[in-house]
Amino acid sequence: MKSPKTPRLSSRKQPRQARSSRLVADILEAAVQVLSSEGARRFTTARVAERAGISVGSLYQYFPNKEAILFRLQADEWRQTGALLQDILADRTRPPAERLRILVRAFFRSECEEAALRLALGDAAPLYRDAPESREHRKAGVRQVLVFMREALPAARPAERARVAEVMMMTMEAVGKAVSEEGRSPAEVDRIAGVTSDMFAAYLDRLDPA
Amino acid sequence: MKSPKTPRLSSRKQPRQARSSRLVADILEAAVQVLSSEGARRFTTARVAERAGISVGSLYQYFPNKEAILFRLQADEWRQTGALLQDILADRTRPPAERLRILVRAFFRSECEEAALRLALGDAAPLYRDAPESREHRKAGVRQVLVFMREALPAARPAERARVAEVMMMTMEAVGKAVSEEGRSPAEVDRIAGVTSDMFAAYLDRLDPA
Amino acid sequence: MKSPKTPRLSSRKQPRQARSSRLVADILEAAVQVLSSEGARRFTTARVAERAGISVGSLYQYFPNKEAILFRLQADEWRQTGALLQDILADRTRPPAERLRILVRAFFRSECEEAALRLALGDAAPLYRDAPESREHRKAGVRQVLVFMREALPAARPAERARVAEVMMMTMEAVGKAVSEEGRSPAEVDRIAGVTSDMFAAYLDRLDPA
Amino acid sequence: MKSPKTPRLSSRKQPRQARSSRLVADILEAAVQVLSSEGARRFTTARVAERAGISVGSLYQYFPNKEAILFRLQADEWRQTGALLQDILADRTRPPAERLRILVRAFFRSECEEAALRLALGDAAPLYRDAPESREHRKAGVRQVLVFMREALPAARPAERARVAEVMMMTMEAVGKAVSEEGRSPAEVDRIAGVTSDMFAAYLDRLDPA
DNA sequence: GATGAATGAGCATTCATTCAT
DNA sequence: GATGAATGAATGCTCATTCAT
Repeated sequence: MKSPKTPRLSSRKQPRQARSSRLVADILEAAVQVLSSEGARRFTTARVAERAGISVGSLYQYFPNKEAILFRLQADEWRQTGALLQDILADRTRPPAERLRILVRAFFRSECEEAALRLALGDAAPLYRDAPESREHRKAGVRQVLVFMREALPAARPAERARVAEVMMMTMEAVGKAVSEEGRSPAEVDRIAGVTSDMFAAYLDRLDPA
Repeated sequence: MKSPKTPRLSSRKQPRQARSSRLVADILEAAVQVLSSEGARRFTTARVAERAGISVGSLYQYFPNKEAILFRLQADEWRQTGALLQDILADRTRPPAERLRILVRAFFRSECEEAALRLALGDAAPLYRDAPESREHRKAGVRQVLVFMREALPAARPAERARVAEVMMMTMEAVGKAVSEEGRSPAEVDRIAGVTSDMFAAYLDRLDPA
Repeated sequence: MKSPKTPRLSSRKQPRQARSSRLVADILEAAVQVLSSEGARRFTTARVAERAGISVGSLYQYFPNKEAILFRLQADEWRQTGALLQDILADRTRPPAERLRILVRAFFRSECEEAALRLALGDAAPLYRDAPESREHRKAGVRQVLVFMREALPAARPAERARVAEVMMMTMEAVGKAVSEEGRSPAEVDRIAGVTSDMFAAYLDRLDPA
Repeated sequence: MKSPKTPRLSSRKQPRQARSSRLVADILEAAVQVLSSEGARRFTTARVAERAGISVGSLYQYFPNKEAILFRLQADEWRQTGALLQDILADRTRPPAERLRILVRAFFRSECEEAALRLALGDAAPLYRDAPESREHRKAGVRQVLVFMREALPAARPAERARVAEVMMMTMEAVGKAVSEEGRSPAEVDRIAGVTSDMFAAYLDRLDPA
């Protein structure tokens, strides 16, 4: 495939001043609204600027292009999800399997919140996916799980642990996304989360029977 | 989100004559090339027609709109995958766990073939996703696995079997897609397939310890 | 305005054989249906041919172009209206004023039949209006009224009679068309026809007080 | 007939600044030229923009769609005609019959000015006819004549006055249009206007013999 | 005679981005 | 710094007519 120009995604200026960061927040808020209410296809800079109550020109002072806005939205979401993972995985008061169960359920529920937004953000993925920053965020997630894995599979070889961590992350993300896209009832979602974490638990038990 | 109009996706005319079906094949072939080489964003009817060596008007004699071409591509792929699943899952000469292992590996490998095409087709999904025909294809896949599950989990309750089948299908599809998108080496792909099927096996064993 | 090419409107071949004239009738019937059900904008040769159960190629054997079909429809209507006028105006058993009253009402009612068709035919007028045949049909109508006028205004000068005949024809046609486009109830239509013929009667009386 | 979507016809933005309203005027001027010189069929947004010396994009900043331009042209014309009617009908220094005579002649003459434009605008009517704004303009015209009718037919019942006003308006508009389309000489036009107003006068006299 | 596949110019409309004010 | 008017290429789709079979 012809490699499309990979656009700059980082902000054109650092919003050091309160005014600036407020403006950025307004734009992102507006972007979320436009994305949720109009869908990825109708997500245009003009509409975002209008919803944010500023001019297109001003919008372009804080984001170098449309992709950058979407990327920022996604990055923020990754950050939130990362914090969620962190809090649950690091809670040593519970056994690993229980943390996993809690984690999957929390993750699925969070995926199902604002499903329209997430769907539209996914539809827009081609626009920001190729950015180098994207891969970075991915890896950070896997690193977190790896730390947890050292606890859950103390006896496994590191390479194996890495692969297991990766597959579990992928599974959780992918099934979570699929479930959220199908608009299921909360009860259904929880039940599928249950099946998924049972599967994880069974696998971990087999790998480390201790 | 405003619901976009759901377009007709079925063929405008039945390609009864050899000439017609040849033309349809040409168009689909051209579509694959355009999609693979230019990406979803530059996938236009004009480009497809040009690549196929026909006029736009002719293209529209065989497909009612752009979405229909994409849908047809996806449907063909589903059909192929369905056949793959069927062949492997129905092979009673092997124990269920082994079939599962073979299945996951075959599926992952097939996903990695023509990764660019699949990626672009995924990017274009918003255009055909909402079509009623899409859901139908989904269900067919789950039905196949359900039949297999009766063998693999003879003692389980139907509702549980259904949920397990669903999660496993979702996992396989989603992890397969993620893997194909990352452009990994064949060896890596096989290793991840191994982890995934191990996970499935561990889970099935736990559910049906016999 | 750039004078658009004035297309040939007469039939490409004389339908001497029964088969031919049957085909022409089928096409015209199909044209009426397409025009009524789809409107002028969607009136295409392909649709007419399909509705008539023949191929576009065959259609073009009997009509040189799309305009010719529309023109023929209009011509047929003019012929019918002409016959209507003739029958009523020539009925010497009734006094002129009464004939006029009957005429206007009959004309308005006929205009309101198949209002959708007439509206669409009017919308398509730009396509056939410039044909020389069109003017000819117009004049024929005026001639009919002129004959009647000799009875109704025996004392008037010919030039004046001609002008009166013309204005009355125009008025009847134009008001009839306006009324039919507004989709009024039959009672309303009759009442407006009454006003119109009263107006005519008052004028004729003044011109020829005898 | 399938009802076509009725598009928004009001301006996309209020031309508050002089620059804006100048641009709108330029566009309308260009539209008149395109309509007059090329006809309704070749009236395209691209041509209008080119004639106006701006880009299509700019045109769409001032008009939401093609129909809106046509509607605006028609509305301006209605406004002018309305003012004409108003000035003449309200002139109490002259007896009703004379006002009517002056009115019809003025109206016919104005219809014959820019006949090409009016013809093309009429041809394009299907594009803006169904807009709700259109009916409103119609009613306004009838209201004006009604006021005049109270003077001309003081003794008539309101319902009858309404019907008479309506038929007279329709007649004047329709005959005026027919006359302008036929490209007659000014003398001919005046003569037909004379016949028409004579007819009106005869009718009013009969209705109110006082 | 009949067919209907093929053509390709033409159209209305959108949108990311710039830059003069 | 902020504005928002201007750009114009790009897109999906239609349709009258022809002509090889």
